[in-house]
Amino acid sequence: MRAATIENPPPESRTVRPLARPLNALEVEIIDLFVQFSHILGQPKSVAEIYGLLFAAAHPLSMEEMMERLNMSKGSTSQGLRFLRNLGAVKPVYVPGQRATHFEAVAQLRTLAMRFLRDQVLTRLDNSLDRIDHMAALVENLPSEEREQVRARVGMLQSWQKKTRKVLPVVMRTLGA
Amino acid sequence: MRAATIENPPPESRTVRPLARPLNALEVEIIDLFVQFSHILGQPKSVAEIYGLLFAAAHPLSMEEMMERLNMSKGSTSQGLRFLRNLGAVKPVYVPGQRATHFEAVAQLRTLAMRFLRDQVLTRLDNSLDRIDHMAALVENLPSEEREQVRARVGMLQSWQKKTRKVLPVVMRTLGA
DNA sequence: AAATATGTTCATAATAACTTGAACAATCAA
DNA sequence: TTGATTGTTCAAGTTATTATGAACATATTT
Repeated sequence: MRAATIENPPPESRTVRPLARPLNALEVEIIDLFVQFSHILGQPKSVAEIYGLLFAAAHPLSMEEMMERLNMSKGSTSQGLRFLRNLGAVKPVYVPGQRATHFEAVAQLRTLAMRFLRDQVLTRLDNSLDRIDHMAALVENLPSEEREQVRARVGMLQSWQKKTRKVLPVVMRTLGA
Repeated sequence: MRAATIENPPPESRTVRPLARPLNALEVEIIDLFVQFSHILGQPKSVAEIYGLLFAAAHPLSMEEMMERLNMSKGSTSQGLRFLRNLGAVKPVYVPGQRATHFEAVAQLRTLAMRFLRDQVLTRLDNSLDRIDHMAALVENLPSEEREQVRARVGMLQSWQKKTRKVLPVVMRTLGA
């Protein structure tokens, strides 16, 4: 190998975008942990990768840096960032002299849990009270030999609904301490 | 149309399995509610359909009845029942004079939530403590200008871990009342 | 034993979810 | 204004998950 190759790189290499620093061992660990969480929470891996990278970062990152370091497409990165921004898990930060918006992780468990539950759980549950009331009405049409049994079951749904409503505040209190 | 067709059905129709009673309006409502839950919990629709049908039923049902009434394949029904049995959401019931095992829903919110969290959440989280400890060690290898920032983040993960551990008992207490 | 009924397993098919990349805006710099 | 940069959207491709049905095993009845 000639020294010139190192001291005078060929012209075309000057135009090539500088390679992003590969992930270090700690970044890999942290990202991997969030990816594990993402499975439990039913979220796409790409979202977890972005959040993990920002969580492990000492400085805000631009979308392009994330794309390169995670080896992720523009589309996924953009959509993942939107999701995280809407959730409040990530916030835009102005970095002087840099045109692109940079982002940093918002690491507040209580807030994240709250918004996640609201967006992903409660919104899909909001009509269930009406639905259960409707069921209670339908029970009356049943043949008499089934009616009592099923009425009891619908009653359980109502009780489940009440108990579940009590859970959220308690969880928030526990996480917020 | 000749009356004979009605009064004397052709021989082959005698061997056809009697059509299962179609789902009534209330059953459809209840099943649909559980299917909605299944999305939130990340479980297959077939599992929710089976549980919903049993929840709405005044009597235990055999696997074959479920297949017919839900119009579901044998494989899905068998696997869905196994999942529900392992979860404790369904229990086998002996019905005199009937060869096939029948099942009924176990409608205890506290128990169901407990086992679901244990099987689907806690088992996937059990190594996270060790992983975070490992991260704390890796932090020391970082360049000094990043070290403090990232150390703080790893510290947050440890704190999240502790808070999350406190949540489960509190949830159980709230649901069990 | 033979025929029937019950239930499990698993390769394949069908479906749903995620990711990609190219086309398109919008913004900024020269 | 032109060219470069930044960012969004969405159709199409890829991957992961679920459902199906046939083959098999086991138990029950005749």
